[in-house]
Amino acid sequence: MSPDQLGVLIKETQAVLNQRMDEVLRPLGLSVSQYACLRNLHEEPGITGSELARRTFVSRQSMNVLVQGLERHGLVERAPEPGPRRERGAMLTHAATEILARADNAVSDVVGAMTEHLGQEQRNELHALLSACRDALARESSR
Amino acid sequence: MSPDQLGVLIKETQAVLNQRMDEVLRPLGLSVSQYACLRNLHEEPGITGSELARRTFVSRQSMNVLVQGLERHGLVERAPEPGPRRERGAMLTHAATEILARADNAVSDVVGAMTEHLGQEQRNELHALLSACRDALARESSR
DNA sequence: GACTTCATGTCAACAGTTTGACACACAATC
DNA sequence: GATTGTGTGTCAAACTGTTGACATGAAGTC
Repeated sequence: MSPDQLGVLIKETQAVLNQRMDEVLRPLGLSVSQYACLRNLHEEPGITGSELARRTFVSRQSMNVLVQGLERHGLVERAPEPGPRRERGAMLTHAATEILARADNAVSDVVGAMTEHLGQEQRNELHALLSACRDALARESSR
Repeated sequence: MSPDQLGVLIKETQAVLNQRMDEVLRPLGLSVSQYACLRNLHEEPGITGSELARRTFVSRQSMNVLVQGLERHGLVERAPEPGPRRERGAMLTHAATEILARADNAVSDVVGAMTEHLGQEQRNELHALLSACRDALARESSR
């Protein structure tokens, strides 16, 4: 098997996964990007917009409009006055944590269906292999 | 390990892979989307724009402007008169096959670096696991 | 203290993509 | 043969995301 096929395979898997997630998140009024944003803010509250952008692989400009949208919908609140480095940390509102809980369930269903036919051992193996690929690619960038 | 982590891991890996591919393809004057387009046209010449769109997970409208761009750059040629179902098959020009050969080398380097530290057995394993995930998700869509 | 450097937030212009709509062309069905 | 259904190509509007630029605040350096 040519290793090049792994590239398109990763893209295909991610594309289909994204489609499924969009299908289950749309009824909740969330896009996949918005869900990723809420998820990161829940794991680490008070995080800055730029940091959020890095974690979700988008520019900080587009993350800014994304957070503004969530703010308009009353899902996040940002510190009114800037902090140390002019940064304005964002926090989830109570409404957001409720929606996020339902979104998490929906996403778990999708990912669960994806790994349905895999044993625990195989899931660990997949996790290890993908991590190795990601890290190898990340190392490649700095040299 | 929670299976949910596999979702973000797939996204992370695909994102970094996309970045690396963009870095090596940009000097050749190709975007990742354009490369994918040429690659598919090389494997199956005369393919239609809509089919191309399905294989690269974009709408047929955006694939249309993409192919138009490649046509302007003299990389693809489309049948002047529509075929059976109003379809206009596209073919690669000689210049395209030359650029594609160099692009393939560049991409092989990236994917090669990604799987550098993996044995042949592990690559096969990764391929099998990812295929299973993709197919499970694809099955999920139709029910 | 003045200077450079770096990170954040934000504005504006731009490119790429999607959604919705329409016009065809062919196949299938009645 | 008329009708319905499906697939293709294409136009226009809307959305999402990127790039470039600027102002600001904080830290380091001379």
